[in-house]
Amino acid sequence: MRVYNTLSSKKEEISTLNPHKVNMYVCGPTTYNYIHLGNARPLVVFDTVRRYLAFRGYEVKYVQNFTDVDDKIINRAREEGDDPLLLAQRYIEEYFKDADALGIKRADIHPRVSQHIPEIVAAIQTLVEKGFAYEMEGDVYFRVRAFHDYGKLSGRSLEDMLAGARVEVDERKENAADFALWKAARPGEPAWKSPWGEGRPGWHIECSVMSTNYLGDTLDIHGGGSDLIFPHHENEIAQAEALTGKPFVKYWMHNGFITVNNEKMSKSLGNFFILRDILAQYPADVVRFYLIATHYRSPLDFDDGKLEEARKALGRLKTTLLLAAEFLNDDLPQAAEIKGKALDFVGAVANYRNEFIEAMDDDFNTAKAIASVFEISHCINSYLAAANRGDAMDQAAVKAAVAIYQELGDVLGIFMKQAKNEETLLAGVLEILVWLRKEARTARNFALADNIRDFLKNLGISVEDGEHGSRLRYEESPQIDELMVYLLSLRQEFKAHKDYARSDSLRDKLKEQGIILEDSREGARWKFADV
RNA sequence: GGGCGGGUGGCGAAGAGGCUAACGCAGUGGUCUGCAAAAUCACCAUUCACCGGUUCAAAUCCGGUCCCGCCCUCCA
Repeated sequence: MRVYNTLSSKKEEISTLNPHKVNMYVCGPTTYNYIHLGNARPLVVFDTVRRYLAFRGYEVKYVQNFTDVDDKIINRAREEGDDPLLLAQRYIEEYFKDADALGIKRADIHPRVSQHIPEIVAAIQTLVEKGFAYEMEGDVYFRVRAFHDYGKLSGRSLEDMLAGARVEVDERKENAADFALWKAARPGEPAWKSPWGEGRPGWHIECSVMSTNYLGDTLDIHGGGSDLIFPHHENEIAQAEALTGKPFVKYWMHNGFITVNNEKMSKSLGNFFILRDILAQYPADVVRFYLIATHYRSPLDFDDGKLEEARKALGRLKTTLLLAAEFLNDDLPQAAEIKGKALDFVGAVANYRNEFIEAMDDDFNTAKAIASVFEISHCINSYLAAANRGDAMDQAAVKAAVAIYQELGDVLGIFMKQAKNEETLLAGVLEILVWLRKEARTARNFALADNIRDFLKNLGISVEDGEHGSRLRYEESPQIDELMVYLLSLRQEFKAHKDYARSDSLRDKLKEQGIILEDSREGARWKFADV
């Protein structure tokens, strides 16, 4: 496996400290509001990296921090008249809602700055003792000049930085590039006791301390957005290596940015899209698909059309799952041996699986890996078109192929089950049944009307006909699948009697409710419109 | 100004010296179908920002030019 290492600016063969394990640290959010799509990219990217490493047999230890002590949190809290730590806590909870919805596996540890103050203070003290830091009126600064490798990650020298300095330099600092490790408390801010008086940690020190605290002096992989390379990650290296004297990180991974109209999506530009607003419109796996259809280091431009395209593309992949599920019949015996055409088919699928692995092994090339998934989708679709549902060998072959297909889709996290909106869909389907019954009664087709009522009664749903239409009463929610099976059997009846007007209007009604019908030889299958 | 990365069909996006320049979206034609959808088969870049160079061979390497993004300030 190879990974692009920002530190060396090239792809390197991955060789972890322990051959079977990977230690991974990813910079998490500063929790002062909801996360936006740009924040979601590293989440999905590194979640995919993690899944893939696990797929390749690594035991992954994953740590992601929360910055819950920070200027922006304090400012926000002040605006809202809230306590900074409580506000941060609230947005951590909101963060988890979003991340869970996106199918992001929780980190093994989610450390917070506020819970690691003693360790941070101790680290700063050591840095002062070693001559890497100095105190100044209650502030403590890192002495950049004392750390000779400073700039090795971002590829710039101290001179470069000073040449381009856009910030007003604090005259008290020994060097303009020195950065704060500890900030003296100002009134009304959260503060902790320290040898330099009351104060709070600077932004960079938390990551150095918490990552090494949980993962050891040297991490295998450290990830984050590419805007963190300088100064954040550069400073992390300086702090950690000054502390331990050992290399801090073996492989630095940085994801590219999401842009809107070719401008970085950011809070300061105001051109950001809140993740949960997007998730209200598009299923999570569509969002994941969109985010990994481009290589993680490339910039990714966002507009509505992109998600729409992702939805269509992913819908194609999921149709294969649907077609296969319809074909597979667990009641039939399976052939012990797969040979001939069936063997060629399974072989082709296995071959694309290898291509998938090759692509992912090469710096997590998800875009290329997805191409292999599409190839498998094609293989399965075409095989299905000619396969015989009663053939034991066909059954076995399709089952084997689908297992591979599902496995790869799961590694990418793009085959999520859609549990959401079940309630709405259910209500919609019931409404259609009521409508159908009303039509039948108007046409004096009482056989059909009664049939519908009896069916509903069997499910524990009573129909009450009143002046203004019919009402349904039920204690327990019926299974939407049962309703659909019944509805489709009615439609088959209509079609058998060449009553296309009615079968088509039924199809249209379902479409309005977000359920799409596709007729096939065996009957009709249904799927949700949003994927 | 300094550092980093990039410009590939109508659109998105892989490819990083030599196979027909993947894959997806959109589009066109055929099969299937009562219709639609889905699926399927076929077609859809002689050319990879531009100009030079290296090489038997360049989208891929080198030099130059023009554009674009990111970082140098909090940001994923």
